[in-house]
Amino acid sequence: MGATKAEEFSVKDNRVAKYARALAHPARVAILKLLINKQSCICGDIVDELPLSQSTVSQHLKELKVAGLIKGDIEGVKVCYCIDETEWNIAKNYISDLFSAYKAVAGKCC
Amino acid sequence: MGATKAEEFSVKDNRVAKYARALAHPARVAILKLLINKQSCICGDIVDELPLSQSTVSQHLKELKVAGLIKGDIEGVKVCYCIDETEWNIAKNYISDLFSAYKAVAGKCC
DNA sequence: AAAATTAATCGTAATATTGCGATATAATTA
DNA sequence: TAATTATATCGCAATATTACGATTAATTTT
Repeated sequence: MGATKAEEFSVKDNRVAKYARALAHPARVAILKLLINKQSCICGDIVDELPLSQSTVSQHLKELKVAGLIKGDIEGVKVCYCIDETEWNIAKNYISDLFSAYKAVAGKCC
Repeated sequence: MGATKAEEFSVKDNRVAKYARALAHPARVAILKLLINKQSCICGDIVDELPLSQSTVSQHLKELKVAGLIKGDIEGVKVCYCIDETEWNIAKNYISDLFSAYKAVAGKCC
């Protein structure tokens, strides 16, 4: 018993879930927005912007990296994070495909 | 200590996270796709389509309902679930705003 | 080389999610 | 009214997530 029966679902559904999961915490949404607006790329600056400890932010960054949405570039002692353009677009397509699959129809059940 | 420091983040970021969270499990993605394609609206039919128990499916349906993405209509003993058009569009906009906020630029750090 | 800086990782606690069987609830049929 | 059918909810177990302080690792500065 317990968590995760993910293998039983399609690869596509799991992909959507994976990308959605990356966005499923406000801290990660905030981090992505910082990177998008280039307000800060350096890990330390991101930490300063968020109401979370360094270790927690580092963990969120790791999750975004594992999901593929961002990548990190070591610059001396510091690390510069950026949106991973390729995977970002893939995620965008996967999720927007789901959302645009629904078209309001006349003959609906409810 | 522990989970959730959500209040510290903006309402908008929390909204995105809320909708993303709803999509963050392949079972829920699969349920939404069933509803979109109108292959099944009745709870029991959804249960038959998924490799999960009735109680687990019921729980996923509840989460989608709490997030606002679907609504349930009681039809006698059965319950017909449907996409909630209004909230679906809101969610679509919130998430696609985030994705389209990123434009690939020349002068990037990495 | 020692000290300082930056970020990742480890260990741990608190909490949330996932999943199921059993039970409860409500409507329908016999 | 009793039996049946369809869903929701409860209680529990397994696992995952969130968060933090402490430690480690790597680089830079002194």
